[in-house]
Amino acid sequence: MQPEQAFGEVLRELRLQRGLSQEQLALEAGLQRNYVSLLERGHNSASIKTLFKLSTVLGVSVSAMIRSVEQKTAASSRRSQGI
Amino acid sequence: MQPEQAFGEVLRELRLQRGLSQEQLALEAGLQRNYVSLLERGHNSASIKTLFKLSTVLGVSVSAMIRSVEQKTAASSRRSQGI
DNA sequence: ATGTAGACTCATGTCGACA
DNA sequence: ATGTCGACATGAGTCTACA
Repeated sequence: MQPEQAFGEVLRELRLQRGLSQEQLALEAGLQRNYVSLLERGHNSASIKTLFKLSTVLGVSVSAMIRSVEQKTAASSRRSQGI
Repeated sequence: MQPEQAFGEVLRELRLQRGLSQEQLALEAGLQRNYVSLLERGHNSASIKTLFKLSTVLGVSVSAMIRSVEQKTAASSRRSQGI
């Protein structure tokens, strides 16, 4: 799995866990609503600045978000290699 | 301290610890040499894709790099507040 | 509430060259 | 080996609108 796809999944999971809509998340993070949509579907790869904005609203550290992303990509990598 | 400045410091520290030149790091990461220079001096804020490229060459996880960045920014924040 | 589209601005990132 | 410059291409992110 590509990192931007994994990041999108992590972002959506965290957002739903907090009961936020894309609109609410975007508003509080100072981003566009449709841009959050792009990120969640892995169509755009966020910059480090955007990561910090989103993580603040989601109440989680950027490193924790990235750790989840790494776990997803690593798991997918193992799966593709049949391990 | 701004996150991009903190990231630049972390990047330079990791690179020097491994005895790499900016040229070698850039070549192995598939980036431009002068762009690594910009990142280390905090003039540009890397995207998540670039983070993954660099961390692979440096042999460290992205989340570990970001954790160092967070520690630097948090330490500087405490310092500016006199805590 | 979400996905998609176009048009747009500006930052990211490339490339070649020079101190 | 690094910093800097200019020109350039691409991608991030905005804004408005429609399904």
